[in-house]
Amino acid sequence: MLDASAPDPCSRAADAPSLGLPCAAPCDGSREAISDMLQQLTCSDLPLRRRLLHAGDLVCRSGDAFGELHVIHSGLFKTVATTADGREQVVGLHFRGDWLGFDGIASGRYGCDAVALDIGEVWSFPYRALIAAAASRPGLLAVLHAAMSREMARERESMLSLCTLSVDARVADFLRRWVEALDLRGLRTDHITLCLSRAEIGNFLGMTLESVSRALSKLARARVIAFAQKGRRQVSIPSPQALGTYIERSLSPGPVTLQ
Amino acid sequence: MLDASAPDPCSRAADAPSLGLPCAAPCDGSREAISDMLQQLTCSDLPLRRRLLHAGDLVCRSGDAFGELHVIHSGLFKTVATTADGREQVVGLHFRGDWLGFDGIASGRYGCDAVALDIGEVWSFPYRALIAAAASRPGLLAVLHAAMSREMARERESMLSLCTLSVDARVADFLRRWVEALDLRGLRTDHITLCLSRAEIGNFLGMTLESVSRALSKLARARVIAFAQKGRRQVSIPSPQALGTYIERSLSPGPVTLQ
DNA sequence: CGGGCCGTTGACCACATTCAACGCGTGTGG
DNA sequence: CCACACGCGTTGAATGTGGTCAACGGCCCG
Repeated sequence: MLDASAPDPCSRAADAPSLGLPCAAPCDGSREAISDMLQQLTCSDLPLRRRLLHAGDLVCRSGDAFGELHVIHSGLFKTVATTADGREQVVGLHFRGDWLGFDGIASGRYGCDAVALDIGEVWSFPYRALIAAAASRPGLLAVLHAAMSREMARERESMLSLCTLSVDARVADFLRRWVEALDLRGLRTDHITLCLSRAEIGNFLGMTLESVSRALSKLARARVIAFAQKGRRQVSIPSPQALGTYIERSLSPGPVTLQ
Repeated sequence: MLDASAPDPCSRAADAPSLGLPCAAPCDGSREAISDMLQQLTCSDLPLRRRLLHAGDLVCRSGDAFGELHVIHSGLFKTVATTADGREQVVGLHFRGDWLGFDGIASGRYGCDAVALDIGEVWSFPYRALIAAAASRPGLLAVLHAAMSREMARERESMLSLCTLSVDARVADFLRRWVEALDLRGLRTDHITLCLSRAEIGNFLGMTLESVSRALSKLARARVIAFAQKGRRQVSIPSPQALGTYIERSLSPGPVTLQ
């Protein structure tokens, strides 16, 4: 973590031992890696646009001309895809350190809305400037690619959840992934503030809001989660791994889960 | 398409007008773009490993150390993710021009199996070599990023399908996307050779094999598709856009679809 | 010929959606 | 101040979509 020999944080990623795997510690998505990345982005000569956003504000809009990539500095964001026939779908949740806008690279237009779910800050960089800077700073490219790679892995996790789990397990898995995201960032994992409505969660998980509500109630009855006395969006998670065992139990048809 | 002024195909991407959008024609995924890309990759000094694969052969295995990215030169491939608790899930289908292995960049290990569904050829490149080459050849990076971007967009399409469509519509959408992939590559769109079993299709679409079978039968009854006289894996698609209207009709609760 | 794999179809059932009612907190206007 | 409406979450009962189980037919291969 500490790297006393490198007074200038900008040079860290470039200094990283460039052997073996192309992307080791500096882009594993951990808290330190994220801080490093953000550090690296500030003290560069990159044209940076900082924005403070409030719940409901858009980072970028589906269909708009692509030009910038956006990094989340703080806050929580959702990405929403819309089809020509009017279907709308929350396709991702994004935390500090995640990038938004990758889907615009190929087509030249952003593929979905990115919406703040809370107060948050994003930094936006012209894609062309990033690429240009990456030529002289290999660490930058590594960071970008790792972010894209992780995004793909997470989308696949969503697909797995959608395809193989029952509604109850899907909600549990949703919480598990959220906790995982918090853990990765060095945040508390015993408590989640759901800043989405039941309808949004249901949309994301491919189920109705009623099913989300019922699943959460069932999880609370099973003591896997607990609601704060006031506000049903404050969820405490006594044991993160209890979520995992709950999911596994719901897979096996074994001894019927009591109620 | 024709570019008489550039006798050396290797220089094309680098020559591409580097203004406006960073990635215009050369990475839109069209037949010409794919040919260009493959051309560009052959005549470079990149260490290239060509492989001919047969149905069932693995391009890369989940958990193996990441080192190479793979481009599909011909054939059809599926990617299969597996969880710790034993769930297995087809998470993507991949055609000529698609890349495999992006999910390994961040973690240093491939995230899923990539399996040939048919005879096919893949070219594998060391990731580090690609990155190194990209420094002197900006077109290469554009191609890579566009491929990643497209991959993400396609995964989101899958999620939309999974979350918002009924089983019948999901199967129709599956065929629609397949046809779209063929169309993009300049191939015939009036006929598909499903080289997956019903079970594999069902797994990919989050439903049982029986549901796939029923849905295909229903589509055939509705004259949206037709089976070849021999072999229920040969599907003819008289009108690709009929698939779209079928999907839309199944969305509106409107006039009940006659059986 | 027998066995295995694959695909189809039917009957039954369960899980999840739909529809509905209700409670709660909050903001607004009389 | 209370009344009221509104959004959000919860819960129950009815319905239906899709899963489960089973039987059957075609095909390939030993």
